[in-house]
Amino acid sequence: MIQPTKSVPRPRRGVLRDILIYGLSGGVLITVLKLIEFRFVVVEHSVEIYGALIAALFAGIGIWLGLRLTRKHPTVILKEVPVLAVAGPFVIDETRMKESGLTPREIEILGLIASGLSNREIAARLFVSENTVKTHSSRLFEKLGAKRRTQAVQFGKAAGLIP
Amino acid sequence: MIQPTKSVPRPRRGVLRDILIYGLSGGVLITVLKLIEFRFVVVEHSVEIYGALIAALFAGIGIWLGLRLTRKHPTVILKEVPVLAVAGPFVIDETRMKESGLTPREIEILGLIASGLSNREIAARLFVSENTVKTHSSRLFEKLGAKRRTQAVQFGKAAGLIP
DNA sequence: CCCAAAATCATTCGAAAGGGTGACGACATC
DNA sequence: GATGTCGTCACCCTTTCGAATGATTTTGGG
Repeated sequence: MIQPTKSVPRPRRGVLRDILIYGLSGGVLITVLKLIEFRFVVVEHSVEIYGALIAALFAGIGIWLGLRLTRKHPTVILKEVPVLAVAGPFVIDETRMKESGLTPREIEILGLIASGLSNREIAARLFVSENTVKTHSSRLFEKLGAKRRTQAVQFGKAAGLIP
Repeated sequence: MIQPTKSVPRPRRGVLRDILIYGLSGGVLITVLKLIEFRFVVVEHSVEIYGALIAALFAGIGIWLGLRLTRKHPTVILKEVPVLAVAGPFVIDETRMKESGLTPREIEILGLIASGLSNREIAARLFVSENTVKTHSSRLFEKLGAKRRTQAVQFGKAAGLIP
């Protein structure tokens, strides 16, 4: 649900002015370059060359300016209220479990991974060897299509497998 | 700057590399434009015109790119008001942010970690080096008292720092 | 303009994670 | 009995993390 955020008009500081100045300076630069080229050497291919130069220069300036502009107005102030009241009991749905293709043990380990435990700690808690934990985690990663445990956690949450 | 960098000649800031790539693409674009112009119409003054065009285009692209690179900043701050809300927009509370002692960048990285990205992927996404990501993550782990990234994610969620 | 905070990057090294493979026993099913 | 699944464990190997440290550069505020 999209909150009816009272979007306060963003205090855009002289962004427009900046852009304007930017554009103008661009024109001036072009002109200058043109002149220079004109009274210096007139090579057939120079067009490409100085075109590329302009492009490169503007590339740099553009990026820099972009960075600057965004960095200027770091934080926008909005008023909203998200109070999470979704403290449901962590009950696993059997259907989800089946759909995911994960075994109970794997889900259990996924939960422990999500709670921030290392493989070693999980092994200690479940009274099994670390290798076993690794095997389970590998398999559940494969089933979830995750490459990392953090990813597995995300997928698991998305699938409703873990609170 | 006496760094005897081994592998990469100039592994400076990723941004520079981007600018470089950007510039090169500019050159290509120029050439293309030149060709097009060549087979279309050959006007004397077209040089300035399409130069200005290029400049404008790159200005736009540059700004856009810059904005894109640091899109992080559109972070929003909100106030506490009891209303039941589900998964609204990922908005960060400034008070929480301050209490946590994490910098915006650190929170950003925490979010990316939570979304299951590896350090390398985060580095690529933020256009910084992997080392930088590691530094940030180390610091945020320290601040959160986490020993692992999964733990940091858990703490971050608990603290309301990440969605 | 100066300064502190923040962001950036490198280097090294040990620990943890993850992939791959093979194996074994318990259990259920066909 | 054959088959299949699950849980368990081991070994090897590569990749990734994370800690510790030092350094430089932006940047924002006074």
